[in-house]
Amino acid sequence: MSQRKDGIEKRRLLLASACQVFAEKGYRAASVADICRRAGANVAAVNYYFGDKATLYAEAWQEAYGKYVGAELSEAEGLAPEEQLRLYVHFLIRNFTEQGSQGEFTRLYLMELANPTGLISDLWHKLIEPRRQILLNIIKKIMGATSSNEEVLFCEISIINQCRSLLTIRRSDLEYLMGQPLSPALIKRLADHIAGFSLAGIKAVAEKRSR
Amino acid sequence: MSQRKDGIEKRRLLLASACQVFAEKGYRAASVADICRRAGANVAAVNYYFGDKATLYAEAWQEAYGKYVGAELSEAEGLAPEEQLRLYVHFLIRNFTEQGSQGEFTRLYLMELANPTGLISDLWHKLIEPRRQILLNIIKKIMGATSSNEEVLFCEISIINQCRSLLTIRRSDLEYLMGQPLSPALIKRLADHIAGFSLAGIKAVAEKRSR
DNA sequence: ATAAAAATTAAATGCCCGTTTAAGATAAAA
DNA sequence: TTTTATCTTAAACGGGCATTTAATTTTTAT
Repeated sequence: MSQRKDGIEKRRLLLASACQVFAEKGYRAASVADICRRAGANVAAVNYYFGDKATLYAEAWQEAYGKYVGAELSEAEGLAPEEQLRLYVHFLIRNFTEQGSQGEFTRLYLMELANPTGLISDLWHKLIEPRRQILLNIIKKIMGATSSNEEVLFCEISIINQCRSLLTIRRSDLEYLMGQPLSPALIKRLADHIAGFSLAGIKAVAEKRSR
Repeated sequence: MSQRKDGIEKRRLLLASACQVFAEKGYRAASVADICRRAGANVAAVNYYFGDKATLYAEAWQEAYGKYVGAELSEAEGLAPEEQLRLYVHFLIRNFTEQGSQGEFTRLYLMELANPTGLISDLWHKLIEPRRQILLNIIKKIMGATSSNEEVLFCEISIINQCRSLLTIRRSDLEYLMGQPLSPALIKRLADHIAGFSLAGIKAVAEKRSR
């Protein structure tokens, strides 16, 4: 007998719930019971439909990636690389600032960076590497043709890590550091800052070599 | 009757072991059993000497801070702020790159940032805030007198987060990103990069305002 | 309607962990 | 040496968790 109609729906609910919970708490802190509760299912549902928590995690990644519109980035192809960098940073930060399922993939990604599980190393290449190449290419274009590989990688690390932190840090800690509540306007100013700060950083690295 | 001589020694061993394990794994991932094993003690030893894991964690922070020589930073007072920034970044990175107990405090600090426990919020002010002020002052000096508060804070966040990541990321992931094994020389080049990248970032923020 | 597969459920299982307990061993003070 | 407090130890406890089980209910196909 084939899969039942209500079964397909429950599986879908579980996957959506898993995306939410994993994106909010990360793999370890997310509990199977919590995921099931949000999906209105019994604790055994995850194991019935997915086998185990690890497999559900991997499927949640793929699901979140499906909903994730990375196209937005390649749209910017005609622009100057400096402007592309600005858009990239804003895109990263806006993604995990947003509430709905839109930012889930970015949150999953950054959660995995903060507390690696090693469960999605195969997906990593497939999903992350293309996105990574976009940033690397932008950096290369800004730096010029003679940029060394290491210089580009160092700049990538600098940029990614400035953005990463905004997720992994507790909201209250960031508000403490900033001395004010986090408004959307403040987030936007911070994104602008990171873009400008990084652009100058890249150019300085390039100039330092040419001297 | 007063504390026994062997008891004092065992307590000392436990504290040293706790510093190691907490610095390596963070609060959650560190297990009491592991800490006791390294100290050559029974599992009950932590509770006997410290009451519970949370208290041990707080004491480990203070212990690690005691061994931490922050004086190195204030030595640099006569230097140009650009050079002070370079030293600050190198100091941060070298600290948690180093093997022994030297880097433990920095590792504890960054682990807490990555996965906050909220257990040391009182120590936070006492221990972190002075060190934070050093960096803020360096940034202010580089930016000039008319720097806005927000600009300085944004730059602080940019710099701290570039350094933070080197701890929270898995060694193998960083090696994957870099495409080569992490040698001390590479770490040093990366520290140089972050210092130069950030210096340019700060100056760009200052100049953008003055325009 | 009936049979078979699919899905749901509560309860149980087993693991890891921090913590407690209670008895025994050890060192210090008398 | 004897006493007393300090320390050590193995075992047990209890909570949280992922996972399994086995019985029951619900849907689907014949």
